[in-house]
Amino acid sequence: MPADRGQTAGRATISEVAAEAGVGRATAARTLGGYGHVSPELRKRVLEAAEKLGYRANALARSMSTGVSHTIGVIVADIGNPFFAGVVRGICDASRARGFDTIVLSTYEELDEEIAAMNVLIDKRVDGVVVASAALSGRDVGHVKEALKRGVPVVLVDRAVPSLDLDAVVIDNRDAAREAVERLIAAGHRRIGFVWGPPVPEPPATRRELLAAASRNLWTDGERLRGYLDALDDARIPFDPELVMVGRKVEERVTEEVARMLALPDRITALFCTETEAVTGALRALRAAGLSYPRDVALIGFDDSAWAAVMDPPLTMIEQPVHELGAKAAEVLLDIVRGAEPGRRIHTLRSRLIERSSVAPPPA
Amino acid sequence: MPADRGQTAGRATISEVAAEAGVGRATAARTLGGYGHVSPELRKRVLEAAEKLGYRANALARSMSTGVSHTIGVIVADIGNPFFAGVVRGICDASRARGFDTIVLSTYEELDEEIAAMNVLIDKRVDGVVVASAALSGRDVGHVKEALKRGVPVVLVDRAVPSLDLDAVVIDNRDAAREAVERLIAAGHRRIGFVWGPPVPEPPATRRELLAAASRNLWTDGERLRGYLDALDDARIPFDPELVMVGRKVEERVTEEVARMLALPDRITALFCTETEAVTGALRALRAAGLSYPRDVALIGFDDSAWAAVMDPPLTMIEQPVHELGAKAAEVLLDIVRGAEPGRRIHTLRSRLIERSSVAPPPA
DNA sequence: CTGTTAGCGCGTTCAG
DNA sequence: CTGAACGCGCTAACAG
Repeated sequence: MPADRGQTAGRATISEVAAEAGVGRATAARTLGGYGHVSPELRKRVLEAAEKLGYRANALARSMSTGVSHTIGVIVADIGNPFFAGVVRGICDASRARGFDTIVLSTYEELDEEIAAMNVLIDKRVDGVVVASAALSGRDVGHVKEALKRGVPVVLVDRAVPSLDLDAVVIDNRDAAREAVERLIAAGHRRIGFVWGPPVPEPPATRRELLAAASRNLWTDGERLRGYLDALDDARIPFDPELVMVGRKVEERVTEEVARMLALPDRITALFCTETEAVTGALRALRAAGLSYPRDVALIGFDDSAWAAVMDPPLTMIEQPVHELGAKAAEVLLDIVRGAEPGRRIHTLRSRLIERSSVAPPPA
Repeated sequence: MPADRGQTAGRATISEVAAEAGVGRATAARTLGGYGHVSPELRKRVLEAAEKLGYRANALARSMSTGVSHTIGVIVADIGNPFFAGVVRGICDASRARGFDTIVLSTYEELDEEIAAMNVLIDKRVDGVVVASAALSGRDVGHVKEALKRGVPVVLVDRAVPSLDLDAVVIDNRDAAREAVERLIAAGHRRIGFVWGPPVPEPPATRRELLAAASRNLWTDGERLRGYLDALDDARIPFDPELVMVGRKVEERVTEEVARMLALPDRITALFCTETEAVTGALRALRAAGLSYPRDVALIGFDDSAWAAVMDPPLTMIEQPVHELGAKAAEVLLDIVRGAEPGRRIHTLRSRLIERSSVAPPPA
């Protein structure tokens, strides 16, 4: 009794095809695998047999002998986040164009999850991984080094990791932030709120403390904060710790913090929001306070979307090349997979400040 | 000379661990694989050896012998689309909770891509797949039947496929649409535009033609259109083919069509938008026409988001349980993977009409 | 050009 | 309780 293990139905193997065609396994394998040479005659017979049996190669078995899986892994914070969804789409498109499939894992900014995700990918023998890592310090990158040690190339996307000498595809967050804040300053603002800062419980008293807190968190956030400070410095505007948000990065928290900044004796007249949720949260706070933009407060945010353009007035936003970010990362990775030397350099893509109508001079 | 095939670095096999521990492969396999019984003594030695060598099981090899990959496949139109991104996140979360990983493929609504995607998943020997299929007619579902025949369970998400007797996790699109349009009618509207219809070149002259066109397209779109017609019928409002959009489903096209409806002698006073892009496109058209909502035209759209809530005025929207849609689909699928009988039934999740301020009576 | 044979790394009988 | 041996499906040397 032929062991009907699992569902053998329709599961033809290469040997069965060979038998059906009356040739050796290798001949069948060669024509079906598309390598080596086979006489047209036998080739035809094999193809017909395969067709008849509904043969489909077992990618697992193939990977076992070749050592390559034609699959790359992707680790991001949250596939449900529009920014990452766009990046992942870029990665998928670019890798599929090169014949690679993608397996995506979300970490929710949890380092433990990131480590677990990396292990899953290593175990599944992916040919490489692109990761938007939450790691920053030298001791947080063990899992990345582990992958590298095991011969799995890694490319960073969205976030560079200073302690890791790897290829990274990012935008110049610091510069983008500086440009946005400069735009606010040029409009006459001096009390500019920075929304979506480091998630520390206590507001840092000094600039040094703030920077220290930032350097313990997401790379992008730190860079954007530096850009904010750069612009302030250039304009000789004193840094005020009360104007930066701290706490959990959720919309509700943003709303609270912006409300606080709005209630200050010397209240903010402009807002720089470094995330989509920071923008919507800020908008909620404005409405609750009965204020409107750009009349009462000017506004610039990160991550443009169709919504930002249809707001009334439309929002001035920083647009990131999301798709390209992912596509480029995949390309760099796949070049390495195909034998290229890792470039170990930072690929910086251009972001763009899209000026619309949410910036005006401060109220008199 | 030990064949340094690829990067053998750090790639310890179970045999090497066994050798290091001085036991047979099987013993090492048993302790490392977590099955069978092993004496505490040997167990300890094996574990130490594994630790020392940095052993990690090869999931591919394991899948080869067990026949299961602990991976499910996901096929959606576009992972970059916020709706699908949310659904996929639900799928990933739920399946990871059960120890399954996910490989996601986008089809961009191209049936060929969907077929190719299914083949990739079959070849990779996933344990099951959840698909938001663009298929509708009986002859479009060959690839799904193929998967089934090969023993790969399939669950539908977001879109049911009438000709397929499978488990499906959806919302009641028809009812949701009807409720929204009823709301508009209750406010006094009779000229209600339907935005995001079937992508036919010519506007269907009759209701029958329209329905026929719809039945050749996305299931969700057809259902929403039926809900729209239901509401019209109940209120004895005659159907006017000029009030439904046709053409490519892109924001620019929406803007054109809405502009057209706005320019009609007996122009629309309300808009029902069945997609996010339909909403933003409609908003653009309104602005261009110098009209505002809800004063000049009332508006209800599908797929709520944080943006819709911060618009001024905030938008009345239909909220879909995106995460739950995905999570439920994954759960149903994994139950089947674990041996449960396919229920072959439609699981309908509740959507919700979130009333905000984009609906008002028509202008006098 | 073709068929035979030996792995890839792991799970799993089957003796010992 | 342990270890040797076989098989999963395929690729890749190696002969013929």
